Amino acid sequence: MLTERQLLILQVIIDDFIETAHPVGSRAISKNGNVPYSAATIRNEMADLEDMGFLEKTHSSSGRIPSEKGYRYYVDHLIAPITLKKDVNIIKNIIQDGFFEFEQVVQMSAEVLSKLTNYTSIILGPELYETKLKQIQLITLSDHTAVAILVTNTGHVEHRSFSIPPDIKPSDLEKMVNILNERLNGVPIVRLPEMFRTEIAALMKRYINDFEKSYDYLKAVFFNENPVKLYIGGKSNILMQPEFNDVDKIRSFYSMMEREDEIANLLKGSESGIKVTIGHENEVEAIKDFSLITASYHLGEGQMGTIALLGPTRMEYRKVISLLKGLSNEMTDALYLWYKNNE
Amino acid sequence: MLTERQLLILQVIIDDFIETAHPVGSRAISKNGNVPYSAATIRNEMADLEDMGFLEKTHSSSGRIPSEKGYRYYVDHLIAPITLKKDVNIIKNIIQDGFFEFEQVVQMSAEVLSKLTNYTSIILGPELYETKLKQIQLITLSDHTAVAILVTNTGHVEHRSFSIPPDIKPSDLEKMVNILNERLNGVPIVRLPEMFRTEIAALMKRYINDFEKSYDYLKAVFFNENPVKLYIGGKSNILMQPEFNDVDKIRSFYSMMEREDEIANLLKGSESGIKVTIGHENEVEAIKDFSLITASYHLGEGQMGTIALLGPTRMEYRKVISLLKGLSNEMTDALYLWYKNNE
DNA sequence: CATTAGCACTCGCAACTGTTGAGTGCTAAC
DNA sequence: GTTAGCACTCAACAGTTGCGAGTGCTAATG
Repeated sequence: MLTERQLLILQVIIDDFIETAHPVGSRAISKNGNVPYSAATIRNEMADLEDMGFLEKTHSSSGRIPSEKGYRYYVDHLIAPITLKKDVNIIKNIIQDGFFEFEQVVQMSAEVLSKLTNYTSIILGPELYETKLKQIQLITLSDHTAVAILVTNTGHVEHRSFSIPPDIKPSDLEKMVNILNERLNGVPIVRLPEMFRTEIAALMKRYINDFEKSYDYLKAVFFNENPVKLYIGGKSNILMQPEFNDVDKIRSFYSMMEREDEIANLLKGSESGIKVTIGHENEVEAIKDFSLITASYHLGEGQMGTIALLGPTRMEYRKVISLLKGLSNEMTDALYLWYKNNE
Repeated sequence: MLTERQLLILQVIIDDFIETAHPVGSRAISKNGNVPYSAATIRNEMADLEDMGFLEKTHSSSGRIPSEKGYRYYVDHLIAPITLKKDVNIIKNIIQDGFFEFEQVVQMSAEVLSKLTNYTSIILGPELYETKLKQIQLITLSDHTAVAILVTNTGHVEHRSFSIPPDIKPSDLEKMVNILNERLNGVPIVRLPEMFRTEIAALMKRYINDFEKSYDYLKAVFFNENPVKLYIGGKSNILMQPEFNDVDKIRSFYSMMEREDEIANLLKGSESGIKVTIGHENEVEAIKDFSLITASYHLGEGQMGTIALLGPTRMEYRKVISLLKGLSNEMTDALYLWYKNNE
């Protein structure tokens, strides 16, 4: 168990290191003002803290830096939550504007978030459990090209252009779209592929000649697996961090950022609430030098998406956690309103 | 005027330097096989080439590297065009698939281009002179939210959700959309704002009560200035180039990449055909260490867009120029087909 | 007289050295 | 229990040196 004094010293060291990125020496702590002990006393405590694994040295006579265990303790016990009314309000205003569709809001939030923190923000995007199909439109551009448009109740629009196969009659196309609209209105997006395979296939078989020919085609046009949407903001913020003065590190960071699927997996598992993953606690090799803080937003019980910030282990945990808490609440509220309005 | 031998030596030096990024010494050239002279002779020629400004030394006893003037001469006189059938075909297949809309094709081309070259590709998306409005759709999501969708004859879909102002009646909204569709079908996108201000305003005034209230609102929803679309591929490729082993250079590169408007300007001016801009020939300060190669694609006489590759001045000009030529032809052809089909 | 061999010279680079200063651990005194 | 003092450690930085790649010049050569 740590003594009061040890807690104080640990806190001062971590705060200082987070700010300056330089190892913290006993003299500096003693002069800090909040610690009324001499450098020698502090040295003894620091040695103890190091024995317990909360601190590390970069070399035998350097100042101390926090270990991952140190950060973990700091995050779990030493962070007094602060309110960031101003910062949260910036995002609140974007969300509540009501003028944008939800995806734009998410995108903008990601950007603001990264600007406010100087880290890289990642937002996984509302998942579609509660999103329902509103309407399907088919607009023909010419005799043999058309664009299909899907609109959901959240205002999300998906579209795809395609060539009309020569063996499909325009009247058949129209019929199909009518069937789709009649049957699929209000169906959750996630259930569409299944519905399409069973019910729609049966109906089309009945009403449309030669339906097999167009079935596969139609399926590809309307119900392509829609991948999870990932919004990343401030990729280049990482360059401003002094620990990334190494070109190789930068390279590996960017090459990881390009594997979006892996990042999505990273965030997907995260349960409800705020979760802080520090350094090697991350399972993905590429971000073992980073900390990842995730928060999820909801609609009712179901989880909708995840907001995350990726930065060096030397992260402003206090600020980031407060900010993410605020943002996740705002997004949860906004979602609630959206669906209430669009029911 | 340069002698045959000087040309040969200049070419060998530039080719070698482009490949290895190391200064080229006289001995290496002599051993190259294509230059049947001793190192001493070559040294004399190199000194002359340096006096003429085609070569530079990095320090008093280093090998030579090409100067910008050297690259310029190389590009203008020494590049024998090569055919890159294989590479161009990769892109050709994407373009001709016909399954994708034009913007997707452009996006994919940008990515392939950067993969093939290991430089950063920038495509300034098709300008809209020839793009015409096909249809406007308004889909209401609930009593007070709706999404507006614009479709063009190229299959481009633009959409925007908005809250319906309480003082607009649903029937009025429908009327407006009808008017818009009737009057604006086939009108080039670029002329929309103007048409809207004059003709449409007048019509709406006649048929819709209280039209002023909704006019501004509608205008914002349908005819926001649509910014030039810029597709950038392989931003992180630049990290692979050995000349970018300096964190500051990387920082300045990425911070430039974020000013998309500036990049757009850079490409916009470029006239028809291939244009190579080497180092300080670039007017933008931030890319004075880079070379930019642009090619435009057309529809008939009008220029539609620009494809560009940005890389170090030590660029594989031969390959890049051939590739861009091929791609610009493909895109011009594809555009021609598109519009012919969609007329 | 163009070409080449030879040689002194230059300079970046890497390895090594000495110095400095921040910081530690330990001990003895308060 | 706390602190002052002191010897010790080590990264960082600035010189120093030797090496090697490369040059420019000169004199010899076919």
